Formats: sequence, structure tokens, C-alpha cells
Amino acid sequence: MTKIGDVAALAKVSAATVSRVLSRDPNMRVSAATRERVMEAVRELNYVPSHAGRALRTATARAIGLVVPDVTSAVFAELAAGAAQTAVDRGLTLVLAGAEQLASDPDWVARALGEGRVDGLVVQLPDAASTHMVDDLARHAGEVILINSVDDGPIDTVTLDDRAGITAAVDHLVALGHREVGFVGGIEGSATGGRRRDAFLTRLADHRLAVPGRDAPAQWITAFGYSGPEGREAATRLLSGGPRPTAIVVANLNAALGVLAEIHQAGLRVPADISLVALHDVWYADALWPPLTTVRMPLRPLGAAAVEILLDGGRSRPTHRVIDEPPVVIVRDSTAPPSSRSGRLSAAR
Amino acid sequence: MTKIGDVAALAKVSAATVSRVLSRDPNMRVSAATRERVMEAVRELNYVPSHAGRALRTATARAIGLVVPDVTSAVFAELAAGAAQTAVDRGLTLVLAGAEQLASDPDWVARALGEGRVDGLVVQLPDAASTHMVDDLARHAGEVILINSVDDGPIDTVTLDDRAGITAAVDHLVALGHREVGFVGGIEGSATGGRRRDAFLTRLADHRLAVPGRDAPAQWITAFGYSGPEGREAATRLLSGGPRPTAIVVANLNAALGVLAEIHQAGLRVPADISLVALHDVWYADALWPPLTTVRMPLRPLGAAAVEILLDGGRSRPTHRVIDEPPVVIVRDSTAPPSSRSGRLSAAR
DNA sequence: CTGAAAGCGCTAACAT
DNA sequence: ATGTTAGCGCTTTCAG
Repeated sequence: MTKIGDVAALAKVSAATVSRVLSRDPNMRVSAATRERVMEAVRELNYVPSHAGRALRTATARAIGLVVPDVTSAVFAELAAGAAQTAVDRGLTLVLAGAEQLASDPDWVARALGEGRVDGLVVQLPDAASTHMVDDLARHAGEVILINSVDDGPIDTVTLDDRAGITAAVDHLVALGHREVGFVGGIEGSATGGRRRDAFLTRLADHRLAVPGRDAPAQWITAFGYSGPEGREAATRLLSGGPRPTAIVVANLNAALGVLAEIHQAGLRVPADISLVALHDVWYADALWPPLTTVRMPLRPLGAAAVEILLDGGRSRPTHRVIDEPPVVIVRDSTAPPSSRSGRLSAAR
Repeated sequence: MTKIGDVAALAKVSAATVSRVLSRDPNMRVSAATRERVMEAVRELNYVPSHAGRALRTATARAIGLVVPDVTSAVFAELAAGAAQTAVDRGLTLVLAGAEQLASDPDWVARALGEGRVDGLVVQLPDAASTHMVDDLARHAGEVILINSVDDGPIDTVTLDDRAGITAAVDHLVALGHREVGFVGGIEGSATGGRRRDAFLTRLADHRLAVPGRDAPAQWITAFGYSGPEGREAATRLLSGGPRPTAIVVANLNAALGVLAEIHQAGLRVPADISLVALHDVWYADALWPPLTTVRMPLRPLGAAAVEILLDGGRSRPTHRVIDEPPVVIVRDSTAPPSSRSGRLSAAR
């Protein structure tokens, strides 16, 4: 590999000058002529500064890690895009990692940060994150930001307005005339799961609709998790005997796939027999059958904000930001007014 | 951060000894007592060796990059898992990256490698990769391995046996009694696209089935690409007027989503009116409606092999390995014998 | 078996 | 505006 000295020799300047030219720091004054000669030499030799040398000297990696529960969830694509954009703008490398290691190895965080391969970590905790994972992270507050999981505590935090998303979904269904609505939620006790469930219940009450467990069957509201199979399980439960709702809000798109499959399995039609709206929009929402109505959340801004807050660290108190860009309902074909055969619930009483 | 000197001081040895203990190199002989004292100090101080220091000294990053066209494609999950496992076994960090940058910035590769953040790159080229991208990579032969794209040239290469996969799909359909089969392929001129298309045509001939463009309508074989929307486009074309096949082989699962949506849109039923089998198995294949019959390819071994070959580099001639683990057809509900109403093609002539 | 010393490539203070 | 010098944290001869 060609090094800074080679460039310096070719340009007939000192290594320090090459460094100054390459740093692009405005208060590093270098004459235009020298600068030109240096750049010429850099091109000539295809010089790329050694990351190790620079990192050792400056004690920074100019890289941050993005840790997500499941890299292959399409929901994560936009998030990553937002984070990547901001990182690139700031001249940083963004490194992706799955959360498996984080979950399995208690001092993965300490090592990742301690080694100095990255300067900070943007972490989305798995739905089922244990408290000790949060504690592990808390020990590195300042170098870590949590996205869309916890929204308080000593660690910096950015979250989506989950409540607004769920509210928009419910409102959309109500506007279509639905009054009997079920909910497929995240797992019991998870931060987003709780927020989304509460928002659902609250909005039901706002509209004076039947509340599962009170005026409606308890199984209309489920909490198996956000994965496809878990969604399927939830739908099985939700549809098992008794009156069924005319519409369902699914708190996550992956789960909605499972719900959709189970509804088909049960011989029901969407939206004729039952309407479906899911939180989070992904590319294949309209390659499903029927094309799925979704609530698009500001995931890109979420990712961008996470990187920004992480980088502008050094505050005394932790930041807890909520991305308040409003969610938008993408109406496709899985929602429609309830059929005339609706009103099962009232009929059943 | 605590450094090696701190550990040395606490353990009352020199930094060199600490390094020797931590290197775990068997021919570094250190007395058991010293070793124990050092390890004790390491634990006490939570010492993690600085990556930069080590990388600078040894001129290696102990990290490799995995570059894929689309991080969020579920097809990629297994591939990444295989690569990650092998990397971890060898004590390496695996860094993920999307291929956008690779496509847009001609010397992204040179920089990534030159900076020394990674020691090598496992690259899956986008379907529509330009030749100049391959040329850029060729300049770094030895530090780069190509997966499931090109299968010759100066760069090391591992590929799936695409032909076997497609053959298995066709055979499955033929075993069910289909004789009129369509094909939704990758884009014209791509390496995998070509292999899969050729395999399809060959197998058709082997079974003496109607060949699109000769005894069957030319539009039964399409080449729009592997994405969902492109699959949809292909299905539109394939189903446009004229006799239609009783079954379709889709060369990629993402595209199959689009195909499925379009078939539904056309008011056809799967598999009653038309059977569907797709290459690559993903978690949600059975959350679709109907659950999709797929051909499962050995993606995990592919990822593992890529990392191995990259690491065991230094041969004089490039390696071109094919993962020959046989593909397996996962029969779900999207394939069935052709209905009695079949034979449209012969009837039409 | 262990320690001393040198140096990997770079940047930041300090000189000039 | 540019050069000189020192040293970031580590591993690796070379001595002992």
C-alpha cells in the first residue's frame, strides 16, 4: 500500500502538508499550488489513507454501528437508509449488525465499543429484549442511542409516534364505518407493544367502540409478537369461534402476512368479510393479495435522527426525542366498508 | 480506555507478555502463573485491545465485508448467516453493506480495501451489474470473491447450482402432470438470469415439452428481473391474451410475489387454474396465499464457502467453486396437477 | 520464559 | 505556509 510519505516525496512536500491537504480543514492554510501538487500525487499513486493509522492517532473510528433485531425485515430498510444517508453526509462509515450477538453475548457492546471499531451504536432492541440488555447498554450511555424501543432512562432515545400510527389506522377503519375492530399486537410487556396496544384501546374508547375484554370478546386483542408466524397464531386465536370483528389492526407488517394467510385459510375474504390495516409500509405490501392498506411511519427520519443525536452527544442529560412527522395511511385494497352482514357482535347479544 | 500498559503494570509484567498471553498463539510460551496473573488483570480492568493499534501493527483488520444488492431481501438472510458463522469461527468481524455505493461510486472498492477497514470483500453483484463493475473488482482479485454472479474470469467465485434448482422445479411440475410451463426469469444478459433460463429451456426439451417461441407462445418466457414489481410485469405479459400455461416457474422468490398478485388480479386461482413454483425459500413463503411451493437452495453453505475461499486466498489461479449440495423442493400449496380444463395449447392449434 | 526497544501510518504541536 | 518532531497502542524481533 502506498503511504503518506510516498505522496509527500512525489509532491516534494512533508507528510504533514499532505495530511493538511487531505484533511480539508478550512483553517489549515495551504497554498493553492502546493495543494494542487499534492492532489496530483494522490491521484497518481492512488493513495488512500490508512484507517488504522488515522484511527490510532485520532482515537476515533469515524464509523458507527447500526444494530437491528432482524436485518432482513423490510421495515428496517428505510430506517437504515435514513441512518446511512446521515452517516455519509457526516463522512462516517455505517456498519450493520444483527442483534443476535447482542442478545447472546453480554459484553458484546463493551467489546464493540472498547475495540474502537465504531465510535457509537444505534441500537434497536429486539421486541423481547431483556432488562439486562438495557442495563448493559446503559453502562455505555453517550455512545449508544436506542431507537423505537424504550423511551426513557439514562440512554439517549428516539422513537416513532406509535400512538399516532395506531390512531390513524383506527380512524381509517372508523371512517369506513367499522365499529368492531380487533388488534394483533406485539408481545406482552415490550415497549412498542405496550404503546401500540394502549393507543388502540384509547382510540376505541374515543370513538365509543366496543372494547375487547369488556363489550367485545377478549380474544379480539392479541399479543403474540411481530413475526409472520406469530401473526398467524394471533389470527387463529382471534378468529376462533364466537363473533368476529369486521376489521383488524395489525401492529406490524410482518405479522400481517401471517394474519392474511390465516384469514385465507379460514375461507374468509379480505376485505369483503374482514378489513385489514397494518402498521409500517414495505415494498411488497402491494404485491400481496389483496394489496395491503398500511400506515406509513417516518422511518427514514427516525434513522437520520438517531445518527444525529448520537453524533451531537455530550449533553449532561439524556435526550428522548419523538419523531413527530405524521404517519400516513396508504389505502390499498385490504380495507373497505363493513359488509351488510356485519353487526355480528350486536346480533350475538 | 484502559490500555495494554495498564494491564502490564497491574500484572507486574511487560506489555509484551500481556500481548503474548492475549494472542493465544501456542508457540508463545508463557508460564501458567504469569498467564493467570495477566488474565486476572485483564478481567479486573475490563481490558479490550484497541483495534486501531493492533491493525496498524499487523496490517490486517480481521474483518471482511459482505456486499449484497439488497440487504433486506429475505433470500439474503441465510447467505449472511452462513458467512457470519464462518467469519465468527475464524475470529473475524463481518461487516454488511448494500451494493448501492458499489454501483454509484467507481472506486468504492479501492477505498474500502485501501483504507484497510476490511481485509476482503464478499460481493454479490446486482442483477444488472455493468461490466465495468466487474473490471473494478478484478483489479483487486485475491481480496474479493464474487458470489452467485459471474462464474469465470480472474476473480475468485462461488456459485449456486442454479441449473439444478430450475431443473428440480420443472421436474416437480412435470411429475404433477404439467406439460405447458411458463418461465419468469431474471433480466436479459445477467449471469444468473442466463443460467436459469438455459436450464429451463434444456429441461423442457429433455421432457419433450412445448418450448416457448417454438411450439408455445413466446411470451411464456419473460425476462424482466427478480424484483416484485418486475415479476408482476412479467406475469402481466405472460398472461396477456392467447393460451396460458398450466404452470409457471419463477426464477426468484421476490418476483413470485408480484406474479402471485397479478394472477389474483386476473381472477385466476392458484393452483386450480395455474401452478406456481419459485426458486429460493424464505420464511414468509408459507405466510403467502396460497403458501408457495419453492426450491430451497443451499444459501448458507454458499455464504460459508465464500468466506472460506476468501480467507484461504493466495493461490496462483482463481478458484471457481460451485456449491453442489442438491436443491430441495419444498412442496406447499401453490402447485397441483393441472386441472382437466388444461390442454389449452393443443386445443388452440 | 520474559523484557526492552523499535516502528506500523498518521496527525497535532510546535517551530520556522 | 510549511517542515520537524513526537507519540497514539500494539506486536515483534532481539537479548537475556
